[in-house]
Order: sequence, then C-alpha cells, then structure tokens
Amino acid sequence: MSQENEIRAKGLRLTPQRQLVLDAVRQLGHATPDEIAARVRQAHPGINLSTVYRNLETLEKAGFVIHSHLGHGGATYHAADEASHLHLVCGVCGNVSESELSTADEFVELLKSKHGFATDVTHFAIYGTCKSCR
Amino acid sequence: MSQENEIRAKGLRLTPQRQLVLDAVRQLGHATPDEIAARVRQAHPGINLSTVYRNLETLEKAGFVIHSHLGHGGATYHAADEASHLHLVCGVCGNVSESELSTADEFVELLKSKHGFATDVTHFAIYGTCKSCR
DNA sequence: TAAGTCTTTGCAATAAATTTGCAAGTTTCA
DNA sequence: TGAAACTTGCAAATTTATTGCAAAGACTTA
Repeated sequence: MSQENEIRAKGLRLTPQRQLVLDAVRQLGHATPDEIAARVRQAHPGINLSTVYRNLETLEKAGFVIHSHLGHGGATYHAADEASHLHLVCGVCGNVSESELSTADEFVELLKSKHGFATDVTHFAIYGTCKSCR
Repeated sequence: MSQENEIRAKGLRLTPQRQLVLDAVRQLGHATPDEIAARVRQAHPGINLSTVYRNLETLEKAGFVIHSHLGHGGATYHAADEASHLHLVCGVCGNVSESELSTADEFVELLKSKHGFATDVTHFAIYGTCKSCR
C-alpha cells in the first residue's frame, strides 16, 4: 500500500463511510450528527444515520473527534486537532461564538487549586447573553 | 383565606400536583424531571410525567425553579432561591460537586470585557475530572 | 355557596434523538 | 484467496419530551 491512512494507523478499519464522516466533521467545524449525515450524503447518499452515530463514537474513542454540548439538546462534534476554543452560546439569539482557551486560564487554575478539579472548558458551552442581544 | 400561598401569590393556581412538584425540587436539590416525578409519586401516586414537565415549565416562568444542564442529556432543576453555585461534573465518576459562584468572577469579567458577553455560569456544567478520579 | 369561567390534569398519541439486534456485505492479513 | 473480525443498512426499540383533548378541579363573583 502506498501510504498509510490515518484511520488505519489507529488500528481501525477504513471504510468509505468512516472516512467521509471524519472528513465531514473536519469540514463542518461544529456539527450535529444529523448535519454530519447530511454532508456525508452528498458523496455517499445511502449512508444510514446509525452508521454516522457509530462512527462518531468510534472516531471519538480513537481520538479523531471530540463532542461537546452547546445547545439545550444534543452533542456537536468537531475535529480533535482543530485549535479548540470556548463556546459562548447566547440564550436569546442562539448564536454560538468562540473565545480563546486562554480566557479561561485563571478560572481553570482556581478550580484546580480550590477543588483539585481538572477542567475541560471546551466540553460544555458557556451560556449567557451576547453583546448584541443585551 | 388564612395565609397566602406562595404559588397563588404569583397568580398561579394552586394544585396539589404543582405544590408537590415545587416541594420535590426543593428537597432534591438537583433533579431531573424523572426523579422529580418519582418523588412526587410517593405522596401522589397517579401523577403523570407530562404534568411534571408542565409544572416545571410553569414554575420556572414564575421564578420558583431554574433548570441547568449538567449531564449529557436532559436538564436538571433546582429551586431558584437556593444559593446558586457552579456545577462541577466529573466525566469519570459522574459526580456533581459545587463551587461558589465567586470562583468564576474573574472569568465572567473577562468574557464581558473581551466579548461583551453576559455569562450565566450556573446554566451549564463545568466539565472535567474530579480530585479523586485523577 | 352554586354557577360560570378559566386552568390544570391524565391519558393517549406523537415527536425527536439515539441506540440496538441481526443478517448481509467489507476489510484485513496470513 | 479464505477465514476471521469488523461494519453497514434496516427496522425496531428506547429515551426524553411535547401536544391535543375531554374530564376534573380551582377561583371568582353574585
């Protein structure tokens, strides 16, 4: 074989569906399983939603993608190697904006020193009201 | 009438179900609609889940309770007048611990000055790994 | 306190988001 | 290439939450 695929390199089987799901997550930035399925269907119309769910789970275990909780409902996925950031969700307009991880540095430090808690600030959204909705 | 009930005082009708839902939220601290229903059933076995949902919604609009997002799924409710706090959810053991609101003061300030974002830190959980799971 | 009015409840049906069982189809690797 | 292990598609089952309605209950007022 000419060049090792990254998915195979992690000991996973390479299927078109799996590769497409990973590609879609990378292209979409933040996306729900449903949005990811829609994207994959552009190249591979027959893919089943359950296949998308199962691949997201597999890809997350392998470290390719990460999910976080932005809205009031389901998870959204993004590529693990994408520079990560805080998600600021506006409760009024529903918009998701971003902030650098470093914004939370002091806060994370405090939680560690006060409670011994190792925070992953990217996993859940920061909720509030954005500038323009105030 | 002898003494005004707090629920009636807000212009809501006082039903046993409604009072029991409010009581349950207060007693349970953080609880999902399902847990609340289970608690209410101890006193009022026939209550329907949809009644619980509708009352939680009504009680939230009236300012008695507040929901936040702790786990990976649904909302949990707590009394609005309970001293509020940050929710620290451990991804390993699933435990929810608390931290004072003031822990986030600097962080909230930063988000405001950097992005004009008014944060409600109680609404979503802070996710990470707790002391004993590290 | 009984009538009238508006709200709430229980129940059944529905909806949305996932998850699971399984048979058939693929991918790997010796 | 062939056997073993893993994946997929499909349908059915779950879980969590919402909605329509008719019956029951709470309130108000005369």
